[in-house]
Amino acid sequence: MAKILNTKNGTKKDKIIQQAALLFKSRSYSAASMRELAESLGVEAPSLYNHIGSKSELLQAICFKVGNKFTSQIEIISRGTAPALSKIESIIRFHIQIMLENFDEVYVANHEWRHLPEPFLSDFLNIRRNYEKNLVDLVEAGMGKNEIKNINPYVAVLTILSAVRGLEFWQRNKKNISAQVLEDDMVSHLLTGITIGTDGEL
Amino acid sequence: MAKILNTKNGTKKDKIIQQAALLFKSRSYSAASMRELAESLGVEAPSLYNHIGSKSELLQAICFKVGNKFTSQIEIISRGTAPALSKIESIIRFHIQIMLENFDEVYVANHEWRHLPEPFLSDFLNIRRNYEKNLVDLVEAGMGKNEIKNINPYVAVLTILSAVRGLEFWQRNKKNISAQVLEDDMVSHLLTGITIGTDGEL
DNA sequence: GATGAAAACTAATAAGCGTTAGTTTTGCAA
DNA sequence: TTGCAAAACTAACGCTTATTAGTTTTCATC
Repeated sequence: MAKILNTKNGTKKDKIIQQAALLFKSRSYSAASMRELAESLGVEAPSLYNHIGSKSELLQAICFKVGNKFTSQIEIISRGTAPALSKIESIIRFHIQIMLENFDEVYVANHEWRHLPEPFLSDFLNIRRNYEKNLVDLVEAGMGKNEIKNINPYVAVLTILSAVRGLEFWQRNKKNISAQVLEDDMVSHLLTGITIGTDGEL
Repeated sequence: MAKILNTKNGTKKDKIIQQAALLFKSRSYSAASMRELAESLGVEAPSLYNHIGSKSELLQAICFKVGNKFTSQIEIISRGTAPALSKIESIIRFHIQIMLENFDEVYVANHEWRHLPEPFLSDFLNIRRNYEKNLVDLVEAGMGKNEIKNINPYVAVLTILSAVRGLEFWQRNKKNISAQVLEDDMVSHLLTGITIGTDGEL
């Protein structure tokens, strides 16, 4: 009866994946059913299997699309010649922008990767570990050149990555805070703190 | 056959809730089954219902225990006479400590509250909103007394709460970073940033 | 209009779910 | 030792799940 629409750029499979990201975000991977997904696409559940292999495959597509996007960007930034602190600022801004542009997929990749079956789970964790390692290296480089305070670099990376991830909660306040204020103030907070007049010491 | 053990302080129901937090954390609320929970307690699934009302009740117990713990603490700190910045530091340290002590329950409350049925879902969100409001008020008080930089207070609170929440990921590195370094460096990062010698300006 | 593939449909499967009913076992108090 | 309540058990219910099989419809191309 109804037929899954071809969007201008993207196959029907892409449309299914995009809708799956929306559904997995709002209902969680395990609680979301293929029947719900089908209904939101105006189709019966078995029809989906003309385009995809399994529910799990949808999660894989979402997680690795996001993982590869971040990985390729940090490699570009790392190769540049800017000071380490500028590179870190670029990465924070990149995180914030991607979080706002591809919210559903980033949310699902962040929250539902645990449900990946092996060997995809291990692959995903390796991608993430590698990303964090690149960021730690950047922080350490900044310390070596006295651009960055001498704190544990893993803690700094954990703090930064967790903070940008928290943009998930910003959705609720979209009307109250503009994306630009959010980005600038969060970058300022993560780089220079919130304290006045202590020159980086407590 | 097997019987659920009474721990020294705590009923059998408490023991079930504690084990449920562990299970919901590792498998997610929806993917975790009552049969799994029972097995981890050395019991058949229907036996659980001699002690609890439903699966959902377990999630409620976990979420509200955590919510009330944070709420009562922020009320104590807010009523004090310390400078706003000190109060905020206390709250950050409290978050970190609770995160390390009651990891399973805090994790579940943070991740699985969406599966609460009404009216518990609304109650939980109200508790959380109220908590964030208290924290925003504290930040604004600090700005009024020129203790804190003039950035958007909601963004500052978002950044702080997200960062401490990220301690979930610290588990992996437990061996490499001590709890004290983690706490001190994260507090330092969130209050005074990571930049050297710019006196809080970029 | 006929052909053939792509993609929809209906029907059904086996497995797993939370939970209830009814029964037996356990273990403390008399 | 008996009695009674607490808490375990087995069996089963009704439902939902992802997925498959088999069939029909749709639609672009000849």
